[in-house]
Amino acid sequence: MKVLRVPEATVSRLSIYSRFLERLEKNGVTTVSSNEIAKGVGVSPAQVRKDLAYFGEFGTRGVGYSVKDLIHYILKILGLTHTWPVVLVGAGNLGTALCAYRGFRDRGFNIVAVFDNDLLKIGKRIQELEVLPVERLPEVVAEHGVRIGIITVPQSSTQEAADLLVKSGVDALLTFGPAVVHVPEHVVVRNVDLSIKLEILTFNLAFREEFHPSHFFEPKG
Amino acid sequence: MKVLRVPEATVSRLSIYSRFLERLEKNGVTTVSSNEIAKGVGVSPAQVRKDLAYFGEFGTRGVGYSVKDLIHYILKILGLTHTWPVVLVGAGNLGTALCAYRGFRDRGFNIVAVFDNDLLKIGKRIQELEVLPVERLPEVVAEHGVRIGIITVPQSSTQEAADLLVKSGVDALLTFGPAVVHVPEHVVVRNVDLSIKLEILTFNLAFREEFHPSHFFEPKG
DNA sequence: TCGCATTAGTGATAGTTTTCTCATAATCAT
DNA sequence: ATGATTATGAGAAAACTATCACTAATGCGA
Repeated sequence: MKVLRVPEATVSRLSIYSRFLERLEKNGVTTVSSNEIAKGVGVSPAQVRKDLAYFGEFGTRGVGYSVKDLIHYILKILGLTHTWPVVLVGAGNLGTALCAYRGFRDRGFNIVAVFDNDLLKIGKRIQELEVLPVERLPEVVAEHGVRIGIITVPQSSTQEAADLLVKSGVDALLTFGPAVVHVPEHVVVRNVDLSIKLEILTFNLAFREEFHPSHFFEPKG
Repeated sequence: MKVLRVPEATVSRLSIYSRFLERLEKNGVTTVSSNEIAKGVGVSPAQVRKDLAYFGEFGTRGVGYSVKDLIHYILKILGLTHTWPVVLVGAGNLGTALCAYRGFRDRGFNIVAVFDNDLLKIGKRIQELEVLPVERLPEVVAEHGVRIGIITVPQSSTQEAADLLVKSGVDALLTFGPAVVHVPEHVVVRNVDLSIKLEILTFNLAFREEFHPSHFFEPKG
């Protein structure tokens, strides 16, 4: 049997589907069609079916999907059938904001500790957590079996934080900002870069107006 | 002449290239090859050249690119030759963190005002800004010629905030969280969903271990 | 000045992701 | 039961994106 690579876009959409479905379930909806999911989250119905088809057959022809079951299947696919302990490195503004972010807890992510190497921040309280010195990272990671680390330190320290997390046994990292981090093969890294997102906006604004395609793409010769 | 659509991934990479190049420039580097850029940001050299080729010819064969010139060209493409006034709606944890985020200012984004509809937050100071009631949004947008809005309100209020921003004349929105917003054709919207990013990590962790493909893809019948 | 090493630019190719189309299966009304 | 209707699942096609491989400049050293 051929093992299909699952596109990352599919994984992202599954996350979106599951949250849409949870809203439906809360409203008492028990059955849903790919068409309704598609409408609800802004993709095509075929896309919804294809995304699910990577993992099995979850629907009933002529009927649709059981909301409850589909939520369960997707959460299982995403590895969200249990909660995940998470550590956060970097107790600055962003780190503090993320600690307070309800969305994480709602999805089963449990921030168990926050670390920093700045003496001014160590000992400070964020939510119910005391900011710990990074030296204690290995110990906490081992104690809680933490596999996921969120890095919200300045760009220049990102690699250092990543190294420390990996050495402590963490094998999945979420980084912020433009830094490129190098990690061993077995470690998964994803990045959020807010400036990129804003620059996609300005590109679209600028492109539409200043560089009308018929000028901009004029071949040289 | 055929008008090429520029992949969004290309725009994202241009943003990354430009920041890498700015680091080089700071270190006194004057010339760079596609190979060196590729190494520096973790893509292929051909990718770098292709990305640039969407917009023109910026290099010299046998030599490479002038760091200074290439920075200038990319910033122009991204619409970053002038600063952009930005408004932020939602003075919660995330909004507060974004106000303090240096990365925005470094790239020419200037948060000119923060709004909220929560009386407990209105009047509060964030950085040098006083949180204003959303009623004043149209006025501020008009005054500063704001075209970009960042929405950091709870999911249930996202559409409302978007509507208000659009009605005030903003035509580019950055939203956070899972909400799907509906806007007129001419408005650009991009979204940052941090839960998705974490769930891509858990998918990878779970997938590798719990669902080995040879089990997971077993056909139903 | 000539030839060699280097590197951008580009058309062709390969690979990936999305969309399309239709056969299949289930429900419902008669 | 049976036919009409609905909606999934899946293979094919289309669209899109990335890589490859080659050509064309350019600089440098002999």
